[in-house]
This record gives sequence, C-alpha cells and structure tokens, in this order.
Amino acid sequence: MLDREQVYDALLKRLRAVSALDEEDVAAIRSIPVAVKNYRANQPIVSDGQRPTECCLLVDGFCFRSKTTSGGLSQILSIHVPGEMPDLQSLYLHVMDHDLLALTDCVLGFISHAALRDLIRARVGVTEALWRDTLIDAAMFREWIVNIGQRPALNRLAHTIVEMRERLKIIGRVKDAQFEMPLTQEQIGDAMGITPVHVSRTIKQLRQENVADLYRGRVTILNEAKLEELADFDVRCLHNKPGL
DNA sequence: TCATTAACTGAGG
DNA sequence: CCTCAGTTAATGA
Repeated sequence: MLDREQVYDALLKRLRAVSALDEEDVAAIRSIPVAVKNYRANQPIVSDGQRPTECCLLVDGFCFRSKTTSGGLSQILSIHVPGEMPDLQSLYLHVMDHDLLALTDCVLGFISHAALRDLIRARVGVTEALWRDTLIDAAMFREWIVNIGQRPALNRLAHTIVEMRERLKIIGRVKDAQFEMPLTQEQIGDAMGITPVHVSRTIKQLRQENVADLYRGRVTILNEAKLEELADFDVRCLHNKPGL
C-alpha cells in the first residue's frame, strides 16, 4: 500500500516541477489505479516491436532507452530517473520503436492506457502537464544529439555528467557533490558513441585534471566550474520551473 | 566481470 | 607533427 503512495508522490513531484496542477488534478492522479512491480538490473521492461497496454512510471532506481542496429550495435538514447514516465509515448504510438530496460534494480508503477486516457479526458491540467513533459523529453533528445554529434569525448562525458547531476538535483539525489550514475564504462560508451577503452581514458583525464571522478557508478565533482565549462550544458532544456 | 593501460594505427588539421 | 579515437591484447581489482 505504501508503494502505491510512492508512485503518486513520484509522479506529482515530477509534474509539479514543470507544471502547475490544481487540487482536482492532484486528486484525479491519486485515484488512478497503479500496479507496482520490481525489476532486476538489465531486465527488459518493454521491447522494440511490442504493443504495450500500459505506461510505467519509474519510482526508484534507473532505467534507460536503447536501440540496436541490425549489426548488433546498441545506442543508449536516454537515461531515466525516478518520477519519469519513459514509455509515455506508447499511449499514442502503439508499437514500440526501441527498448526500455532496467539499468539498476528498480521499482515501477504501471498505469493502464485506458486509465490514462480517462484521466487526460477528465483533467485538462493533467493533459497539459503530460504534453509539457513529452516536449521536455524531446528537448533533452536534442541536447543528446548535439552532444554526441559535435563534441569531443572529454566534453561529451562532462556534458552527460552535468545532465545527470541537474536531473538528480531536482529530485534531491545529489549530496555533497556526489550522485549515482550507475553505468558501466561499456554502457557509457554505448550512450556516447565511443569505445569502452576510450571511456576509460576519458575518465582518467577528468580524474587527473581534478575535474570529476567516476568510480563504480558514483560521480564525485571535484571542480564544478571547470566541469560546467567542459559540459556546455544548457539547463534550459530541462524547462524546470525556477526556484525548484 | 569490469576497469586500466600500453602499443599501434589511421584520419584529419 | 600533433590530437583524437579505434583496435588489440595483456593485466589488475
């Protein structure tokens, strides 16, 4: 029972970070049925080609979206943190065009498409919040493309670190310039389009220049100003409400 | 299994 | 000639 409340809290926190919701919107969200499930690290949540009948909300842990080429190479498209709905698009794009996997062990709340459609029809405030959330998702993809397409490896990694920090900061998961970024170097390579060997070299460079350290899925920022300069991260792409 | 490092290679400026 | 990044292979935690 407590788990269900966590689902609503995570969703409301996320939506309120970007949109205003009135009391009736909140009540409507809290009355929606959810099924809480636990996933193990690396377990697929939704796969390419499937036709999901529900959307999931990440409550705890990390998951990621990826796409695999016919040659078997995989590209990580995005990393998701608690409060996000990584497969919200399946509500209107019925066939999955990529995979969603658990990055760490995680807790997910599943909401049926039918219930979401009812909610959207009943509450314009919720509709607008989800629409906004989807547009923010697209804005982050634009940042991701620019990062991978145009920056050298050092800046690429710095950018990804700052992006994760900014998003984790919103949900209160950055403490003492440290936060979780639980990717292996191979996964970082798949996310940034470089080989794992070069990921290792790049982390070594950040470490040696006292900019940041990345060890066993945990980032420690050593020189915030220098990291941000390398990252060239536009916080506006998060479209977060000021002061939150 | 994951991370580190060296040595070599080629592209491109 | 220099920087960046891929490949290969050996080694360490």
